[in-house]
Amino acid sequence: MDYEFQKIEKKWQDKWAADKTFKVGVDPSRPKYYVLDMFPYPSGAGLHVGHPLGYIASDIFSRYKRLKGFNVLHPMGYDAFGLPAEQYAIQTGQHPEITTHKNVARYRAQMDRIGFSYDWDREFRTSDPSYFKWTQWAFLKMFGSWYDKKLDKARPVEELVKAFAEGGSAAVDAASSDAPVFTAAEWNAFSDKEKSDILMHYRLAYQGETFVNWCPQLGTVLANDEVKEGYSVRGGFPVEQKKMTQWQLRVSAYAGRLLEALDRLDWSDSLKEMQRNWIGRSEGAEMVFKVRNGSAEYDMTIFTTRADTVFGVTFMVLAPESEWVEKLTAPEQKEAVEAYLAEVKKKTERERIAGKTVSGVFTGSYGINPLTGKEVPVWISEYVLAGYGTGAIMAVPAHDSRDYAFARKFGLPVIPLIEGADVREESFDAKEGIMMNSGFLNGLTVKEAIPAAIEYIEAHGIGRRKVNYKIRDAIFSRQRYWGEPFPIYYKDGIPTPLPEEALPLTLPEVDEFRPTEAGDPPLARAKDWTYDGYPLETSTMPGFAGSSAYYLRYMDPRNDGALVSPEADAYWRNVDLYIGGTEHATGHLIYSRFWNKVLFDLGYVCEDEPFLKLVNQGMIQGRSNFVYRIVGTNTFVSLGLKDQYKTTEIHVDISLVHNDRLDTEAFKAWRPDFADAEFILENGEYICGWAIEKMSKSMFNVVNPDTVCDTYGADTLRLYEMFLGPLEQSKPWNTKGIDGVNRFLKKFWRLFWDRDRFLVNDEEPTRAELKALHTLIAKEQEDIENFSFNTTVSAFMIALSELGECSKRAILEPLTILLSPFAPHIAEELWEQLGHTGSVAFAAYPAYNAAYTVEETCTYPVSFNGKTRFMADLPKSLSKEEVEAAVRAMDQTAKYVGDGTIVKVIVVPGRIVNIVVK
RNA sequence: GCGGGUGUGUUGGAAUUGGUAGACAACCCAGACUUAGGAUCUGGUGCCGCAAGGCGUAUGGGUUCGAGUCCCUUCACCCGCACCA
Repeated sequence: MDYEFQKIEKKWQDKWAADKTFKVGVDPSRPKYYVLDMFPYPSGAGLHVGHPLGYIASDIFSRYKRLKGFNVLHPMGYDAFGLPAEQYAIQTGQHPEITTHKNVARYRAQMDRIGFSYDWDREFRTSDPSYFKWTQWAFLKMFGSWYDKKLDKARPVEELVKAFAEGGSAAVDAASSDAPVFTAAEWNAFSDKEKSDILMHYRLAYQGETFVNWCPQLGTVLANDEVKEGYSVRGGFPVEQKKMTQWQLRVSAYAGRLLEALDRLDWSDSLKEMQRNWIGRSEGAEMVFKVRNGSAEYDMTIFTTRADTVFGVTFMVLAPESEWVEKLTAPEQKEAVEAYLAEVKKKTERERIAGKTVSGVFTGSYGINPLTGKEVPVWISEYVLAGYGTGAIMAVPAHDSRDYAFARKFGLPVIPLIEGADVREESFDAKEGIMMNSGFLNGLTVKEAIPAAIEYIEAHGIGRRKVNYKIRDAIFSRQRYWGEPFPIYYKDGIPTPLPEEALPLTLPEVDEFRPTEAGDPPLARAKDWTYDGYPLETSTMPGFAGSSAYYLRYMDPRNDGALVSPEADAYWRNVDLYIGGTEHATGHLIYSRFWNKVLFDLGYVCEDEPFLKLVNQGMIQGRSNFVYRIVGTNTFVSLGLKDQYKTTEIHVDISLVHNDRLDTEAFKAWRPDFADAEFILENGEYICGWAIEKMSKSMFNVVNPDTVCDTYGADTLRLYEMFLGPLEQSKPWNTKGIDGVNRFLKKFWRLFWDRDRFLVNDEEPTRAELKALHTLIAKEQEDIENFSFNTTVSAFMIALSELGECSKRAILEPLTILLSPFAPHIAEELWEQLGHTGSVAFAAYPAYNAAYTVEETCTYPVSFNGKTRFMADLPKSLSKEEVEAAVRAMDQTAKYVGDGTIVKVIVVPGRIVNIVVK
């Protein structure tokens, strides 16, 4: 019998599906293990070979854990709401639901061919009403909660209302955004609308006015992580800053907990570091400066991490968007300020980032240094950001490079505060040195001066210690159609939550998917978009809403009465292993952690962190090919000759190219405009250029896993993707090495079959064969636990070559089990042929027996006259005396005879003995 | 600018974590079996050298009996953040 992978793979995939082999349930008699992939957004392009990389790794791990006796939850689904389907809908009029449906079917078919051990009964889409019911439910929970800083957790808004009624705003210490101050009596006298407005400053999901990333082309606002360098991540359209009222999530309330819990997670350092930077904790002080505009005087608070430098303040700066600008603009400067603000507003975000030019304008007002009493001018400049700190700073040009650049440009004084710091050419930003010109701080080091200054400020009522975070609240509304509708309606202008019974609130039909002429979101086109006679919210939730708690839903996906039942939650708890790309570091992975913590605080889930271990698989890049067209002609010149002409580089489909040689006839047939192409060849061939690039349709370098499954089979694809290199590394796809793993599988098959003869016998294995087997068992366990799948595949190949043509059942049976996580189809087939009826997926993992692998002898490095030589085959664990004796014996026969005196014998822990002979 | 990471044959990548560098593959070469082979099997394959031997893990130094591995210098590349006071 030959290894007919197509037949075998089809057979077992059908069987797994029919038998629901990988269906799991709560089973307290067995330990659980939860392995999750970042579920895909089903795009129109289908899967390429890069997508399954992480899925294969997680599948191997799941199957390995199953063999180890764990009850493994391994689900899959689709992140189905999102922009591309909607953009497509706007262009074609096709409902995004239909597009999504089609794409999902394609994804599923592609995944099914690779033989994943998902429990498909748990599959869902985030666009299913039965799923997004719980997204909306979670939103209502956040809407109905506030963050109590005293208890450091979220609590129901009812408790907040009660506290206000009894003690006014002073009764709570809450995370809030510019909440007004009021007494209990005032609270009780407020109208419903006023109360609602005030509560908005406290709710975890709230409506608030803020600067947002507005993308005109997409017609929607975007979250910070959806914007890169002033352009939208989806689509690459310019994004501008605009002040708008939007739904937001109070992620900032959780900044401290999100940061602190990172230490307990088994994530890569780089990913944790990215989250740390994003959260951006910085310790410093808030300080009050008196500011004067003519006769009007105010207290203005600023934030600084360098309280030690107050004596060097020579001016102050406001962000252009700061509310202080209006108050502090003196009449004589009004015109100049307005001109400046207009100029700033005109610039796009892109220009602000790229330009980094120093600009600013004087307000005409002055601030008073609280320590020196000196007056300093207040300026406005775009280098101060409205969203961070208080939007106003004290400037210390001597010790801050940005302040320095500003001072030099506008001729403001620079006062050095650190002994020996030369500030003639540049500022001295380092936090080191001895203080001077600084009153009571003189003589202290900077490190001592910072806390000393803060202490002084606090003691004198000028300011207080303060921790600031960069992380902003997440903008949660999108002016889009294809997302979860908000379960909110406007009762007499008051945003009111729908009752839970009204969920899910499903999307209405609309005649078109673009905004209305009035600029309202597409939902405003719906005929009767009301609840109880009142208008419903017309924006929808962003892409990350649906992915924020999907891992919880997988635990209990068909439950209609709860996001997840307490039993299922208590059993599955959280994700033990999460595999996915780094691109979600500051988006999904922050939002999910936030979302989970809210649900944890409110008592709906039992763990406060969702993902214990996280592995980032690297990207698989494509290898693109190019042809070179001579400008203005339809003549193409081969790579080696292209420098003699003026050419443009054109991507060519890699299926028309073999070993960088172009099939010119196929090229002509590829596209009508190339039909009459002519070629300038070298040595009779057209050689293409190449580059490693992102795999994408537009670069014609996409490799479809289906093609690989057709030619080599899913098992080869799985093994090969792992063999390609370390999981976490990015690497280009090339099929050069794929024959190697394919050969391995064929050889493996031939241990069982010679033509039509089944070779497996019951002979006793030799010691060498047992050694090969047990070495592999040890190696595979170690490597899989360390996610070093590439070396495991190598270990299989080594074992195979050591086993020769061994066809003994006692060896092949465990070998089949060991192989099953990597190449499950062939393993199932051979397992059946070995006479087993159950699936190999649930066989017991072979026990490792050290007796077969531990070396009786080992090699000792011995150093003679500065040269290290190795003495082979000495017994293990020698005593010092025995080693000395052995060395003396060696010394007489070896060529490098010293004077024979042993000066030092070092026995390193383990088995390395280090000997120095003089 | 700040932060994180990487650098090993022609190529993908190994190296018991300080112990015979280049495992396992790909490529290439030679051979065997074949009508044939893009099938299968065997052998070779870091560089220089006929050889003995020497040289080799981006660069230069250091620690050590011993360094791909640890420390410092320089260079190159990749990723993330980017006026966060």
